[in-house]
Amino acid sequence: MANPGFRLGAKRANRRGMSDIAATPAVPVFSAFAAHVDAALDALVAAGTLPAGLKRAAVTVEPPRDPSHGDLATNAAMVLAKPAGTNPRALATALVAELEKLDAVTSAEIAGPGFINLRLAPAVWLEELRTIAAAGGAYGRSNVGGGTTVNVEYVSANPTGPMHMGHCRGAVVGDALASLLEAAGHKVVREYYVNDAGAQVQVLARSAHVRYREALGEAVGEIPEGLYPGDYLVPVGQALAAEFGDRYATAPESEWLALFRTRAVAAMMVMIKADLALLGIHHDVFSSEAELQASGKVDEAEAWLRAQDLVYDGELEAPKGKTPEDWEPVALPLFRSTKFGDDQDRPIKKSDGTWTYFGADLAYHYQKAQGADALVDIWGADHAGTVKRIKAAVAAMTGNDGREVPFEVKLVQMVKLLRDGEEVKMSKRSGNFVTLADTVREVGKDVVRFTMLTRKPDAMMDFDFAEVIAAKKENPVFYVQYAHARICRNMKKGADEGFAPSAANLDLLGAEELDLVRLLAQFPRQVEAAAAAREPHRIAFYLHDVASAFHSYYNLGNDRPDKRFIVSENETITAARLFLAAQIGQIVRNGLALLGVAAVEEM
RNA sequence: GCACCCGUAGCUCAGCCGGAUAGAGCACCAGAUUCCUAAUCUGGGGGCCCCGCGUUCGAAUCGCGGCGGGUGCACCA
Repeated sequence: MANPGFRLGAKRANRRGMSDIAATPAVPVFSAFAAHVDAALDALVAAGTLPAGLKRAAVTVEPPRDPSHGDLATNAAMVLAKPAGTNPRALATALVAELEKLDAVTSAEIAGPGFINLRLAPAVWLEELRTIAAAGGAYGRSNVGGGTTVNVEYVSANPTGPMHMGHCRGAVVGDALASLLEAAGHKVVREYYVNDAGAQVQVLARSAHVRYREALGEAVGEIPEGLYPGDYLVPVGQALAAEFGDRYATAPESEWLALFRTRAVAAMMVMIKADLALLGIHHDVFSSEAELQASGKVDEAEAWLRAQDLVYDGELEAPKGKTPEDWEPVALPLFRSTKFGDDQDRPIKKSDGTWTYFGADLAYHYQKAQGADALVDIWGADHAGTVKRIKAAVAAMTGNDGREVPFEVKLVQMVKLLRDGEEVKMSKRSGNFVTLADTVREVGKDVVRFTMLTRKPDAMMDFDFAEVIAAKKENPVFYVQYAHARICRNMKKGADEGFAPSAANLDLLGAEELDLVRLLAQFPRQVEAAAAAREPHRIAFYLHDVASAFHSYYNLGNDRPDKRFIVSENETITAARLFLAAQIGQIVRNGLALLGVAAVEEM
């Protein structure tokens, strides 16, 4: 049996990519030069200077760290010298001769251990500026993703209460990553897995029942230990009372539990969606764990895995390292995750016969794999311990039909909340937690989102309210937004004085302006690299660099009026500068859009 | 005990599929505003990239072993 028998009939994604869509007229300069270096190497092969068939994966074409080295640098000679049986310098000399043939190259020099530094004609950069203008909001988008579908599952918070700050980072990172993947030419499904089937939502139903009786006038007193005490269930109880009267006030649990659970979960999801909307987050698909189970898909998964001898009835091992006092071996259906590198086999059912979270999750991931070419899950680092088993499950269940579905789990590390330097401890049980909604209201959506994206996901983060609010001026989000606002202000002022941006005389732009263009031209490769690494924070750092370069340039005008964007007595230079300003604004706007942060026009 | 993540300037962090002299913000010091919004800019000091060994033309980056911090470790999700 080649395939699991429970496929869902989701259509296989179109893998043809976007080749039938007209190519963008101009290729961003960096990818164009990667192609040029490639062609130059081909020429050396044709001339017999270089053996054929060498792998070029390690060859890079990128801007050197030190701008004084030139516009572009390639390590091709160093990387290929050894496999070619020659030395870097000889190879570099030959390569330089090839590259110098290009009109766009004004100089090609060998430097250091064998780098080749290229300087490009100003016209190349000015052309890139026109490319930005022509592409507008599409500049930076590419089709490296080839139109393949990536399913990004993020947030997936339990539907037992409002979103709190423990969910925030994963929500923002997941959302920004989804946007980034879209920009890189993937179709993206933004998905939320609703855990509406386990013990937690039964607790929710019981908690709602207490509030229901309270709404009917009963004095319920303290919410019993083990139930959710939060006030947010009060309106749920009222709605239940309004809908059902006192029909279930004294009825046995079996009569109302499932019903109340359904109602309460629905109410929680309304609340959660509203919370997410405050952050600008909207999912495409909400998958219900309860529906998945009811559909029989999980049973089918188990049956298939048993047929492969990947699920067996076995005895649960004691956890490694520390054996609990009351440890008792239990016979359970176990998935052979050890076969895929996990520490021990994992139960897919509990002793009462219901599915474990993992048991259902395994079938859920198979379901997702049916509708996507790749899967990405964004999880909090507190779930790191379960990564191996789910990766094992996906490895076991996909690829049997020859169609590999890459699956990555991106962990976002914990966020420590601080208020005036004191750590804010959150406890679900006591109902004491910092909600997402309150935080967004307090510090603003843009600050929350940008702040969550100013660290790589692997690093822990402190979120200090005092710092975020009081130190407004230092917050990088304002720095970037201010750059955009300044540009808008300038464009408007220019228009008021009768100037219009124009590409007609871009050759009037000087060295300082070209430096800015070089930085802008990096945007497409930044987007590609960030998408490939699944690291949206890189865009935030890049935007900070762009803003910084812009502010520096802007301030040149303090001492040198001839360097201002608007030079009243010189219409042609003003038109060219405003054209530049407009493209800087475009890049900032495009970048902020990926992060879901507003590009404000005034501050 | 085991697994995963982190360790870079006084503080908070970028850089890490090997590349040229290791960067930014904050803080500190000295400056810039009759002038496009100073929510900005310019300059300065500040570093055994946790330690050791290895891989190689080259290591903050890769491998191994330590040390320190975080997170998790039965039928919770």
